Amino acid sequence: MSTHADVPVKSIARMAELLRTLQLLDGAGVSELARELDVSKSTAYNHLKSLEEYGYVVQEDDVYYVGLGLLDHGEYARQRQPGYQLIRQKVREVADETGELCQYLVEEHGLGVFIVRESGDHAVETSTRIGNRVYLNHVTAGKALLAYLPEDHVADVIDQHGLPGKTEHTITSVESLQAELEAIRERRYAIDRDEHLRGLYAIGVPVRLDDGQPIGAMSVAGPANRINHEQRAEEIAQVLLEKANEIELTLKHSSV
Amino acid sequence: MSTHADVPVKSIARMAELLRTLQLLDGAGVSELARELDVSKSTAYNHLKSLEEYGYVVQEDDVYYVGLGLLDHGEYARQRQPGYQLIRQKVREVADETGELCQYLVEEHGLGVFIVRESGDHAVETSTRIGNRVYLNHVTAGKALLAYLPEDHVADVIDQHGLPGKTEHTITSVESLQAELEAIRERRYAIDRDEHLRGLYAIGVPVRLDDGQPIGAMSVAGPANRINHEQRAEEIAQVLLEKANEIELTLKHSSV
DNA sequence: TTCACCGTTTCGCATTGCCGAACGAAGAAT
DNA sequence: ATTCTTCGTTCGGCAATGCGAAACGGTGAA
Repeated sequence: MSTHADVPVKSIARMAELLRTLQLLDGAGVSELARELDVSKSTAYNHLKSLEEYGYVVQEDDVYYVGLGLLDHGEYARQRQPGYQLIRQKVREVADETGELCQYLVEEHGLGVFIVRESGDHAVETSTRIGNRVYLNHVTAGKALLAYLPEDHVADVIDQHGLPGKTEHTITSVESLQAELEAIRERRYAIDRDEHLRGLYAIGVPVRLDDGQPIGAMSVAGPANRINHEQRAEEIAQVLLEKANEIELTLKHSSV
Repeated sequence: MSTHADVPVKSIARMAELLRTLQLLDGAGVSELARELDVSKSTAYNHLKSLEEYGYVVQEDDVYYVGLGLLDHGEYARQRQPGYQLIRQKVREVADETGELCQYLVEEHGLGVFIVRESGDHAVETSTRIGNRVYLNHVTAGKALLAYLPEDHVADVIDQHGLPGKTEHTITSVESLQAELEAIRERRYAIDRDEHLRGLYAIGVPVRLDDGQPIGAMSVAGPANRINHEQRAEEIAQVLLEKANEIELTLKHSSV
């Protein structure tokens, strides 16, 4: 999330920064980009032209944008996730049955990445998008995942990224996280109110392999005023637990 | 599609080749990758470690894979396409109504890229995946697109990529392409049998803006034995034309 | 007409990323 | 048990590479 430069091949760092900035600016010209990245115009120009060759960026009227060339790699990475097709289907079912937004998140590099996202009939719009990286302690699915990860793995995640705050409700201390995770394990699902975003209510469950190791987490998010009573939350949790269980059983019996 | 190296920043070329190869091999170790790319082990190692920092690759037990870091950029590029959300919805509707596979394709760099793909109840499985780049003359949607592109644009595409063959039915000469495109314009949709893949029948229609310029094309594919009579093909074509028209009208009235 | 800013090109210099060699570890073959 | 191979990793020297600065033509605003 920050600017790293201590990697062996600095051109890759520059390129990654360039893509990130180009996406952030939602398109930019050579000069604007050079200014933003604090490099010379010719450098930015050369990079852009090289990236263009591979479809990583596209040029439209002197403005460059992130291109579709990366979509192929991204989709490949997504489909590589265990149980992807099945999970996609189940997330769709949850979205249909609850009418809310359902997402599936996996961990990579100690961060959460949403790889599936399906909207129900009256689903809320959130700022998250497929591929977005989030801190695991910021989202409900992330906590559902953490709750079932081995202790040392959780410690690794905290070492790498800490427990950054987001809203006043975000858990930022190790002790309260431990307590929260314990509560999730007891309840068998994670539940959040306002933690990720004000007025948003979310419920998350892990998806685990035979050996108990979680491979991801599925969550439903909706407006707090719609999921405001115990019973509705419990209903949704049951749907999630059921679908997660179906995924787990299918994964157990097929090697996919 | 081939190995280019005459770009200003060669590290980007190397990196792109690396990602492509890593994806092709479906994961590889340092040595294997170095051998494949014909570079030294240390070079491959340095690149992998740098790419790992940005989540572009991930390491699992001494094997590296393309990572989810690229998914974010890919999704961004996808959503940037005009009318994306609407098109996604309409493609879903076509898949539901026909029961077949429906896809949406856009052009980038003179190649086609499938950016939406939805399966109906009894849809065929094809080798294409979201993000895959295809030659426009290889797929039905590509020809539907070409048929409505300005002449000079079509000429550009042919200049860049030629008209590579794929099966014995693939159109590879400029004259027959011209005739085909003319036929598509008259018929108002493109239709293919066995051209992309044996036993596959496909129908494609363009999606055009006010000014007539196509922004993409939508296609339905199914087994030839199911779409074997005139009437069924015509039915599907009508669904496609209707949905495409709905997209066009909505795009006209909203600036999205 | 002037000025400012754009994308593009060229060029010389210092950085950078390359290769080859060597290391310890792990597994297979003997 | 031990040799041999192959793995990932580390290091250092050298040449290629990618960098910034400056200049060019074009375009639009002042």
